[in-house]
Amino acid sequence: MKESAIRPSLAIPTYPLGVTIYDIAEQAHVSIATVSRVFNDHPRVSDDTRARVMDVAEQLGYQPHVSAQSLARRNSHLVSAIIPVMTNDFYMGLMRGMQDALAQSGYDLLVYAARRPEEVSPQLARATQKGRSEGLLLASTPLTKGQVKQLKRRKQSVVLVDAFHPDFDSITVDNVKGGYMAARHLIDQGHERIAYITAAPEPPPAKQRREGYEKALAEANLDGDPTLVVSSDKRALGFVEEAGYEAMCTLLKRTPRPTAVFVASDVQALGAMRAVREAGLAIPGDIAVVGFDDIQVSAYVGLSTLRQPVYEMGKLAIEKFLMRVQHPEHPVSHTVFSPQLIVRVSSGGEPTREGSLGPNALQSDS
Amino acid sequence: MKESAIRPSLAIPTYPLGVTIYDIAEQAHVSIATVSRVFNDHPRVSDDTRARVMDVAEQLGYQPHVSAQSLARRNSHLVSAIIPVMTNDFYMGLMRGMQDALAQSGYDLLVYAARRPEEVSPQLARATQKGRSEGLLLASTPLTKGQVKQLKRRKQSVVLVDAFHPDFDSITVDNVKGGYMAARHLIDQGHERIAYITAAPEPPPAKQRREGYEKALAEANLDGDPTLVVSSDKRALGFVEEAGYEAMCTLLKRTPRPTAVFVASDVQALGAMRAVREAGLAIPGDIAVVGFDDIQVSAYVGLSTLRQPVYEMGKLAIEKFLMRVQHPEHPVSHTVFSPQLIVRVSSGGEPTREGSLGPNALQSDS
DNA sequence: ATACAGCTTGTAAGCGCTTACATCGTGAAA
DNA sequence: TTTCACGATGTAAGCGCTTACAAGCTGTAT
Repeated sequence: MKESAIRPSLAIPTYPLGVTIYDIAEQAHVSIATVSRVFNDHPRVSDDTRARVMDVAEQLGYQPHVSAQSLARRNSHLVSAIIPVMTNDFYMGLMRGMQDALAQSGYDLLVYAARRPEEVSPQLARATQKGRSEGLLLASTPLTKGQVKQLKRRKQSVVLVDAFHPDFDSITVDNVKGGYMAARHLIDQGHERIAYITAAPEPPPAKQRREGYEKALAEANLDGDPTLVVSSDKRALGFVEEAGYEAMCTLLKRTPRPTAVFVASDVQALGAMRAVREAGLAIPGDIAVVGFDDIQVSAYVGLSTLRQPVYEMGKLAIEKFLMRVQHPEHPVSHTVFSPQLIVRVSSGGEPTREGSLGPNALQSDS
Repeated sequence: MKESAIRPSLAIPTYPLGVTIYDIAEQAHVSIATVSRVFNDHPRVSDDTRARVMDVAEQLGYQPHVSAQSLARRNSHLVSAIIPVMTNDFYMGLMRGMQDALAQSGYDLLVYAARRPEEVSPQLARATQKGRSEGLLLASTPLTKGQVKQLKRRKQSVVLVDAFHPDFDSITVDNVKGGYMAARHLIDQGHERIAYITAAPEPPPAKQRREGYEKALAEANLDGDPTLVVSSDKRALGFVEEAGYEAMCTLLKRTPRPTAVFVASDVQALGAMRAVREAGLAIPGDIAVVGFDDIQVSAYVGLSTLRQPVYEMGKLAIEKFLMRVQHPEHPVSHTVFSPQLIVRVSSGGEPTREGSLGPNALQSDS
């Protein structure tokens, strides 16, 4: 019956459309159910039959059709990651962690890299198509109420990375603590006028880092000058080099000039350092700088910064996802990692030992 | 019939298992074939019916089940990318290009990131599972004869990036030319003892870069000293910082000492520069350095290098794939990009204008 | 000999969709 | 009025697999 009956039964038959369980069933003189059972490691199959089926399958070069399996099993064995921008070390580290954790899981990874915030929504729509994947890993993507509702309705297993929502598993870094550590470190170096460079509009992590910064300043009675918190004039510039440059130019005009600056991201910090240099000032002599992220460049330019355990975050994201798939009703969990202060020359402190060569050994295969 | 007959037909029915075309068909008083036609933009549907079906679909929040579509259409609308290591800017750029080109195509991207060469094979197996994806993008992955055969048998649309095989579409950078340009540039600076640092085992790109280097030296009658071509002692270390460091340490013991060195990758070049500095020598005064890749760090440490148009390569890879899917019998095409020499302080030449701030504006969203 | 447990296997009904083919109107042509 | 083309829709057979249920078989307890 079916296709297998139509196909020529030569000594070495050709299967232009691919070998199916029907072909195997025919040649091994069993039913398709038995073939299926063999491939699903069903216990109630005799060793004899199992061996025969395997033999035939091997000979014909059988491969199960994953779409058919997905449909019948109601499980795609795919997970979608929505990762904005994909430009820097943060997401690279995340990806590496995810890939490593995924290796043994039987799941494959669909990557949706949103280049701009407005791309997130259509990509979310694609990723949550029915049958597309079992779950979502959302990196640095704050969710709207509507999106939250939709995700719940579709019963997706979602894990948030670098973002928070009480109803979903999440993995974050303690940004408030990081901001506090940065400012505290600068205070410890004797600075009293410490600025903060943020992004506009201010994403949640930047806001939290600012809160930590403000807390440290308040504790040391150094707060009170709101003009020391700046961002680029150009709106929506985000965490880019140019934004840091512009913000620093603004800061350099303040009187008295700040003697230290904490920047919301390393990328901006690099721009800020350029502005300082171009103004003929010294780092850390005239202005001390601390960034956030510990990108690869930072180790080479001696930028003090806060390192995030990105690899671990990516790995844990997959683990949480797999756990969620197994136990949909398991209580939601939130993991908060502590950032690590890496002191280099830009802040004038005693250099951290392990900060010398960057977070991970640099690699390349091109 | 089928499930729709079983489901409760309340005013606002709930569909715990998801809305199917059967539900829509029932409520819109048409057959499932018509519903399907509406969603596939089949011309032979009256405007009236189309509107009614769309209305009902909207109300019920219908979403097609992609696995079912894949199965029925024999098309997954997925493409797999096998990308080794995923650690550096090369692959980031590739991914960005791919994602941009993919945006409007209706295809989604499965990413298989091989961390080590031995992981390629199992990932290839997964990616080529029947029904999994329509094609493969293979980055920096030389294929074995067996793999080539298998890929052809499975009739996958494959595009090679940074790798070559006559039977598949490919996109590469002219590594020989790049090596030649690097060496030629150093020769032009007056250097006569120019070394080459490669990786062991030597991947095809490194080998090609060496060939270009050797050609330039031969042309200038500067060849003849094979001890100037070195790699790390540790085998299988690849394009990593440490490998460059070790190789440079070896080179510094040669007498007479080379005055310039071309390194197969920027990552290794950074290690090499560290070795030079630790030996108390100056760059480029005592030793000039040229790398390959133009990673982000390079702009900041002033490393002269050869830039590859990674973004364009990624974009073109998708375009070639889409073309191949459309026209399976279209003749195979090979695109070779020219690398661009970026002169910075490490080679002592006249700095290239656009090399000042790195290949792409640095970005971050964390 | 009979009944029944337990293992192995087969039958058939899905999973949700696409699509070739058949059917039914309808208006235009004859 | 009859014929026919053609547009709109329905019917049903897949796509390749999983799995509930039924059935057949063996051996053992009765």
